[in-house]
Amino acid sequence: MTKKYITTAIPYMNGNPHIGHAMDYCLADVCARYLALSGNEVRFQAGTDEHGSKIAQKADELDVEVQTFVDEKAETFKEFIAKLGVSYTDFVRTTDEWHERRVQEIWRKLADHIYLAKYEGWYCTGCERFITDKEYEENGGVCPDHLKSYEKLEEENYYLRLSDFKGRLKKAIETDEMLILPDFRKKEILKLLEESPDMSISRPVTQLKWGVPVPDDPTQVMYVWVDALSNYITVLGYPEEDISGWWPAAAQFVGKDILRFHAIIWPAMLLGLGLPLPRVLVSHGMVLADGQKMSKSIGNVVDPNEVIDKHGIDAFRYFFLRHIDTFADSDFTWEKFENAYNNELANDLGNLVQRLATLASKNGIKLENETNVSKLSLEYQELMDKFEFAKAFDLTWEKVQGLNKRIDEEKPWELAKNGEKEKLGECLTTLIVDLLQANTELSPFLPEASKKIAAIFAGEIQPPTTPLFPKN
RNA sequence: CGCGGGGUAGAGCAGCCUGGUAGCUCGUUUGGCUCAUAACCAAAAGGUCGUUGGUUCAAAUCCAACCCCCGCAACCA
Repeated sequence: MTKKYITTAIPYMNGNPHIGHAMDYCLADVCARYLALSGNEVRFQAGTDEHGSKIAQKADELDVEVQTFVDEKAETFKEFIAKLGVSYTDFVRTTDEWHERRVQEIWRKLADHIYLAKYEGWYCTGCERFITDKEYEENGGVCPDHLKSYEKLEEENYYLRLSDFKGRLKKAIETDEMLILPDFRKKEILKLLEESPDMSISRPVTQLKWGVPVPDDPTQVMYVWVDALSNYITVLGYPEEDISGWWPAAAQFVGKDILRFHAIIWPAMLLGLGLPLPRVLVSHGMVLADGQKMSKSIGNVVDPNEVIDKHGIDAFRYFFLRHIDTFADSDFTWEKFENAYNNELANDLGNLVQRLATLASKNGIKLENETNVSKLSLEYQELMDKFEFAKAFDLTWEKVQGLNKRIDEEKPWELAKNGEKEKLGECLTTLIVDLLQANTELSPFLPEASKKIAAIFAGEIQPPTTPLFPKN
């Protein structure tokens, strides 16, 4: 059995679960389930990113202990992940003691590529952050949020010498040794890589307390991304455990907004540690609401919980995996969601199961016990291997629709009326086997429904008392 | 001249690399069927393929110019 490791981006705990997180989980989960289905041993990471000034600030605003705050948030996210049916095997919180300890080990191992330097720039005491020169000019030297003049400030930071890895990394990206999907993101990253300066990877403790302390320097705390990115290997036990069976990851799923960290800083860290680069970085797009970015100020945020509660988790996964473009930004609207549910899940698949089960039950059809329906078609596998999940799904769906057509053409009810028992039995058995075959391919996408379908046609066939995908 | 993607039926998209009757899904209309969740199956209507010009016997497809939208460049999942 081949070992495969799949990762999700760990959400930052300064907000609640939203539809973008769900997207990330759905994609990674389908991938993980597919790999398991095709005979691999799969480890699948999920987790929460809990350090950084924004989180500390948020806790402050609410007047609670930071640890209490993140404990609650992490719980919320865990519940959400469970609700999505994410089949993860390993979970990491960046405040886990073992994670913090391992991150410090990682820092030590990277020491050759880290140096201390002064940074001088414009700083807003209101925002508590440095701003770029460009921003300074655009705002005429005054922070638009706080109406305060920017101050010239100097601080010491540790830097990761990105230049040590640029050449190697560029080649790895160009040759697809580390494949970046989709291709247009790869181009963006290559361009960005050229321009990337060394990366500041720590903050003075006076400015940021809520983070992992830099080893042997009590005045500095690690920048949250160093800590966060490390989770992918600390959760496997690095450095004290040998992770070579699992690492490099078969695929790492990230949102397009954080691709840069995963495609530049993260591989630089890995190279510094002497570890191989992930095989694939899958960068997915944003989910829009009616063509617009979801934002609290516009008030068009779609709550994933609400969507799941409407028609169940499989319907949610179905929509996000088939009708939301994996790589480009694309649109969620309730109308599209309802249409997909009613026309496709209920009418095509749900109804197909219902009519076949009824036909079988009325005519006393049973399947042989050893009927093997575990095969995946080659085309399906090819598409899944390329992370073209929606296309693979389309392919399987054609089979589902084809079955509806075949029932109409073969008219088993007429065979029953004419007493053509043998023909009828053969006709229905073939149809059911083909349905179950397709059902296997559906299982990574629709785990719950798939299980139900398998159960319906096992042993004594009975049509389900409540439809698979009830309409309202 | 920053880099990149795109503009094809009411909507969402494929086709473009390797020119040759413009295709898919949803929606609309009509017909068929009755095993089924008013579900299923079939057929039809609907497009000057962003604009202009060029190459060619032939251009959605190749070339040029222009118009428009979007992504990245800037710690938004």
